[in-house]
Amino acid sequence: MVTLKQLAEQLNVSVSTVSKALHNSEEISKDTIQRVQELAKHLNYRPNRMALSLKSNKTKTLGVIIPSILNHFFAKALYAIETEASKQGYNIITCVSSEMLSKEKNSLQLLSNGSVDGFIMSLAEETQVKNKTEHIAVLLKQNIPVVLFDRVADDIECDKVIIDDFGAAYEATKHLLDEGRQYIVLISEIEELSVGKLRTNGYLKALSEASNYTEEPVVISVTKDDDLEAVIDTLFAANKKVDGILSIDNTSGVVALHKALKKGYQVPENLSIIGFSDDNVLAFTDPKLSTISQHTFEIGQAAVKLLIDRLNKKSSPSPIIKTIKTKLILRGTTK
Amino acid sequence: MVTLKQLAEQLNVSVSTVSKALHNSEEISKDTIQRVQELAKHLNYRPNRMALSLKSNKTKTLGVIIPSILNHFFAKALYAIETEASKQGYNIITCVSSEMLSKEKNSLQLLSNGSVDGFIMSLAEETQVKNKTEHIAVLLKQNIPVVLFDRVADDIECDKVIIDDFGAAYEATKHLLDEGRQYIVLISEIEELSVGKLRTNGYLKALSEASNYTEEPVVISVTKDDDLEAVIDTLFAANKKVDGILSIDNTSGVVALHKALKKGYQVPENLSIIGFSDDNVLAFTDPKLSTISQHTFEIGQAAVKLLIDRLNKKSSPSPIIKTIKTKLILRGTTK
DNA sequence: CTGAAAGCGCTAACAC
DNA sequence: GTGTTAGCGCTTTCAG
Repeated sequence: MVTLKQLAEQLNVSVSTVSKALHNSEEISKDTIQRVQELAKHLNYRPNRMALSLKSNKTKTLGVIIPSILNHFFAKALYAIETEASKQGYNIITCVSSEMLSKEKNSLQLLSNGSVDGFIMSLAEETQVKNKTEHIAVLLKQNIPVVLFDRVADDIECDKVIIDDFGAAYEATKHLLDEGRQYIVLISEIEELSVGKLRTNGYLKALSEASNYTEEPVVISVTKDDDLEAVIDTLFAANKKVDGILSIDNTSGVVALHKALKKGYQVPENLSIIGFSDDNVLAFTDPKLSTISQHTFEIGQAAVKLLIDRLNKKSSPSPIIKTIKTKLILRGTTK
Repeated sequence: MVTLKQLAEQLNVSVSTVSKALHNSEEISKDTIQRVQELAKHLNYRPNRMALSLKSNKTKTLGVIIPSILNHFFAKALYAIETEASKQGYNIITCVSSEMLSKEKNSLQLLSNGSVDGFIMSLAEETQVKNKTEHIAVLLKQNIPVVLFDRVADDIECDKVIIDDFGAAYEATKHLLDEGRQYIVLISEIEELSVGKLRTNGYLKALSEASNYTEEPVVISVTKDDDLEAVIDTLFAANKKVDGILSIDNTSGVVALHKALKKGYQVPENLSIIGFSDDNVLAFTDPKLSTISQHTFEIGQAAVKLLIDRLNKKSSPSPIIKTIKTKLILRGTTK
């Protein structure tokens, strides 16, 4: 890499002159500025990022820690984060926790040595289940800002981006009730997560408020050890009368739809299905799955904005919680 | 952040003593080493990454530039890259080119200022179509190593990780022929890409070698402007006799399957379908889609290994081209 | 208008 | 066994 020193030597001026000239300083003569800038351009000079960071104590880099990339929600969030960060002149260093607390801790530890200016993260499942958040509190105590999104922890005082999980599930369930459904089942692969519990509560609330709904709520929680397809087969076998399905994760809705069609259910005539996800490749179903859209791009974008505002001290001192609106998108699997 | 200087002051020793003590130098007394290390631990001292990088001229960070994250292939490759890099003590800075040459150039430009030690990338579609590779040649000339994967350019002399695209499509087509299929159609959303062309050639070769195959090859190229579903509708309408479909991208196979089932085709009895992709969420079809697996994880992993070997000067001077084996996985949509 | 010098945090050759 | 010094590449104050 070309350095200031090399430019200075070639031009027979001092390093500081070169530096100033490159910044179009008033102190430097037009002539010198031009000579310096020409040579710099010619040699493709680029200021060394590490030197700048060391001097300024800023890296212009954000650490992003997500539980998984293969999950479409996080992939899209990551895309949004990268896009917005890049727009604002920041790079992102991405780490994947694979839903493990240890990896999450480790990544945080490794990056909190001046590698990044702050963090954007969504908690690993294990972190949420065990409710361990000390590793994040430590960062905040060191004044390293953190923005949590989607999978947040209540007892951490930092900026957060969430959706109204409770309200979204409530609204979707309401819709199924309004269709006149009498046997509405909830399927969840994420009961362990904060967002899963909130969504389930929204479903339960809506049912409890429905005066002419007689069935008991049915919550089918699918764990990692379960075979989703088998569980859904059982569901249809055990609940012949099911006429509404609310899937609160982003894959089980599609599987339920396939299974239902295979079993001869008329969708949406005799069975409505609503999934929970941003529009994605899974939308390649026929009929198209109705879903609650999370506006994932906005979530990622908002997280970056909050973090950068925080870095620039533009935020109020108290934590900001930003709620991104969801939208019930009725496609082909609802009436 | 705690610095060496602060430790030194608290212990009334010099900065270099502290530095040496932390590295367990022979020169330093056991006693001092212990005192230093205890305080360091107590204050959670972490050596400043920027300072280390500036000194060593190494960042322990890899730049990763991919065309998209929403494409499952690249998401999985990114996952593999992150996993392997992390295992080897490297971070990754990820940039998304969104299939645009300008963004690809820009990311390279922005990161080649000492931010990363080398690059792993897969070319943007625009880059491949226009066959512009000067921006990569520039890096190599500066001795910044680059590893290309999947979407490579022949005229760039660097390490590469590819699959045998031609052979994979050839083998899949052979399989359809062996099933006795007489009207095999190829669907491609990626005809503009190097890998797409290679796969198509594999299909054409297999057909041309089949002595008792009488139909002309049918290559259906779907561009971004086309509506995939409409194209497939047309396909079935125009080619009633179709009894084999080879999809060489990673989504059209699923759509074709859905459409075929909807139209009443018996799959796999009267129609076989083979997709091209790693196993993924799209496998949630019924029957399950048979695919050519690309072993995406291995691809990402190999790319990291090549790059790190190159950085450690462990590679031979000449470029290494690593070909990852594919595997035809027969599931439910083939006999 | 230009240059010298200090310092960001760290390492390492070289004193003492 | 410990300390001094120089230097990685850069910015910035202060001298000239």
